[in-house]
Amino acid sequence: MNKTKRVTITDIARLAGVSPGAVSFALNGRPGVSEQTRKRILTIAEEHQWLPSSAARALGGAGAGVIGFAVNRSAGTLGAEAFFTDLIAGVQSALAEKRIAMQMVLVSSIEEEVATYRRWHSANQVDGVIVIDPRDDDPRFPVLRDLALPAVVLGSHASEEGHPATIWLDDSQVAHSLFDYLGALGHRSIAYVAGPAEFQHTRLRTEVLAGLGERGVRGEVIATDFSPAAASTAMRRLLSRLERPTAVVFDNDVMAIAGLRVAQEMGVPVPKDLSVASFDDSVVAGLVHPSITCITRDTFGLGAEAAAFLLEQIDAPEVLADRIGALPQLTVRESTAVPR
Amino acid sequence: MNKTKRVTITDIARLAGVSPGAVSFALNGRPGVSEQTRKRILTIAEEHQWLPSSAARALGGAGAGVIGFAVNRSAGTLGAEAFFTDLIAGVQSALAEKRIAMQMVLVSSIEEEVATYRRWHSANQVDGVIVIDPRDDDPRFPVLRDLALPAVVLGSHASEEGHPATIWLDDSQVAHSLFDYLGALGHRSIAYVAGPAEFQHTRLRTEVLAGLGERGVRGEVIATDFSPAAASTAMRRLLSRLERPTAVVFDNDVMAIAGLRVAQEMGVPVPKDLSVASFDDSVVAGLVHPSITCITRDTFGLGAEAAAFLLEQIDAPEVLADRIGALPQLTVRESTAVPR
DNA sequence: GGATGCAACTATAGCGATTTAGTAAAACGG
DNA sequence: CCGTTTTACTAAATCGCTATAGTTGCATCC
Repeated sequence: MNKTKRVTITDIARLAGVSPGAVSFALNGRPGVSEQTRKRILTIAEEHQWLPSSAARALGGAGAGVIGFAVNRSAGTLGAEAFFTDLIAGVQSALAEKRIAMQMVLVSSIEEEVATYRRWHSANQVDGVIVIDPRDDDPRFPVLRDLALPAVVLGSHASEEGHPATIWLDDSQVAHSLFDYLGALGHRSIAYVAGPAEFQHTRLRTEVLAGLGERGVRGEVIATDFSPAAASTAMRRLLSRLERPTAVVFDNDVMAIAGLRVAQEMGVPVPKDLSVASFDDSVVAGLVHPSITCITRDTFGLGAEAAAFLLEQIDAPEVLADRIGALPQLTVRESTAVPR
Repeated sequence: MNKTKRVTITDIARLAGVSPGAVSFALNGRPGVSEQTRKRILTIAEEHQWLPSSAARALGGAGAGVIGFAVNRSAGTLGAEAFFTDLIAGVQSALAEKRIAMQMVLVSSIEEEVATYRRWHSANQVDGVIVIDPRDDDPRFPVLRDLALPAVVLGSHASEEGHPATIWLDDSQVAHSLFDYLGALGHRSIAYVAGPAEFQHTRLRTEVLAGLGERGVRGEVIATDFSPAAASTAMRRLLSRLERPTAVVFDNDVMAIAGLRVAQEMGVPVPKDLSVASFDDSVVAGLVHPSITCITRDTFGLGAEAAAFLLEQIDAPEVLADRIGALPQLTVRESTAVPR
């Protein structure tokens, strides 16, 4: 593929009859050229559709104008979770007006994720990164600090000392608002069909459910891989028992919909004999019949907030103070009711 | 944010006691250094975690190692369509092993999209782009050709002369497989709740439906903005008439689910009194009750194919021949049946 | 044994921007 | 009116890497 010659600052300089340095001054609005010359240069640059080479700028030490997002999920599960699309859309909305792009890669392990950060840093390819799914003793944080790569973490945990700026998602509060609601309705046996146990939010939610024990609520956790198939299996097992739970809570909406279908197939009326709820909302959760009671989080807003926070963080000399993300709301719909 | 000093090729050269040029030869596997020296240099580079600066490489004329995807959708609707997430996931799967990143931006008009391509080209920021939603007399194609920016188009139209390489999605065949199926079941009055009329696939599907007229099928098209609310409204209107259609086809799965709910609310049994189908599949479409008959496209595979094709195109000296995307399949589920 | 060739390097220019140091001319001040 | 400051520039170095033109030392060959 033969490349068209690009218009460079030298071309503009030649056309304007000045030195490249003068053109740089003019284009970046800094002193060193007369107003008259500046206008002339700007006009010529405009006419020839000059645009700066981000490669050259990056080489010179300037920012790349790109933020990075390394997602540690299999390509298959990415599509299943509405969370990502919403988050990305939100990030984009905050970046679009600033002419900043988002670069995204899928990684298959946390080691690969760390390697990606190193590569991005060495190449000066991104100015900062968004990190999700924080863990205890997260190996990514020391690396990010060593690289001095600005980062914003989204997670259900306050950032510890030396960790990047974090937007804290108060997952225990979230868990309370849903489990307490079910408890208040009168449910005394609640099953929680969760994701993998290593996720912080899974652990937090599990703790909250266990905490309801003292109020006479029997909680039960089933770990899955987030797939609808695993949710169906779990639901089928739960409903085949003599002692059925009266409420089942799923970690996300797709799993809840899968669970709902199993209940219908097995002739268990929802919400009459069984309440169903989800920790994740989506458009579809409100459209199925019965519509599903969910924790509604403004994921789009969260993405926008994260991106804005990251841009601040990139400009700031120090690690900024943590923030608290907008508190998710409980959206009560048709799938939950007082147990029989 | 103070930056850590990066390890450069010069550092490695100093440590190995050779010139930077020799290091470059060694690292890129080209002749000019002895095997012994090459090994020594590679070891040192490894030890010091040297990684090439893509900015410097790009400046030197090499590729950026990034492909671009400008999406002309509002941030809000991005999340609603599973298509994008699946496509992006597929693209990523094809890029990941090649260490190539995808850069994505949202644009709000085709002009802005063109401007983005110009910017990307001037900055040598991306090596190629994926283009979706082709139009007649598409203004993007001449620009891409002028810039000699490699591109792959995904669309329901053969590429015309001078257009970028295209993966052709045979939408009229797709439309046939669904509408013909409904016709064969015995439906004689079919409503098609479509997206905006300017999309080529909307037009093609509309034409196919109209073509069924000669076989005694009365078709009807309702244009919407792809939103579930619009789908609900359309469905409510259709079912309030004296002469109801016996089948309603939606452009995507979320709309179909919204329509399904309206039918249930209005007491119209699906599929007994009304068949419902969708031109877009998703996990959820198979999980709702009744599950929805859909055209199932391997969007993930399409994304992977598009990315692979684009990489080929980037390496190729000329515009490659068009390809035909994998043919979507009709997935018959519970929501369609013989009309009463 | 001197010309030739080859291997294994080094030196250097260049990519496109920024940035600092340097310079000439104009403006200013006492 | 001469010294100083300011203005408006130019020249040159720099970023990290690649590529091309040299430059050695050593083996080869008639």
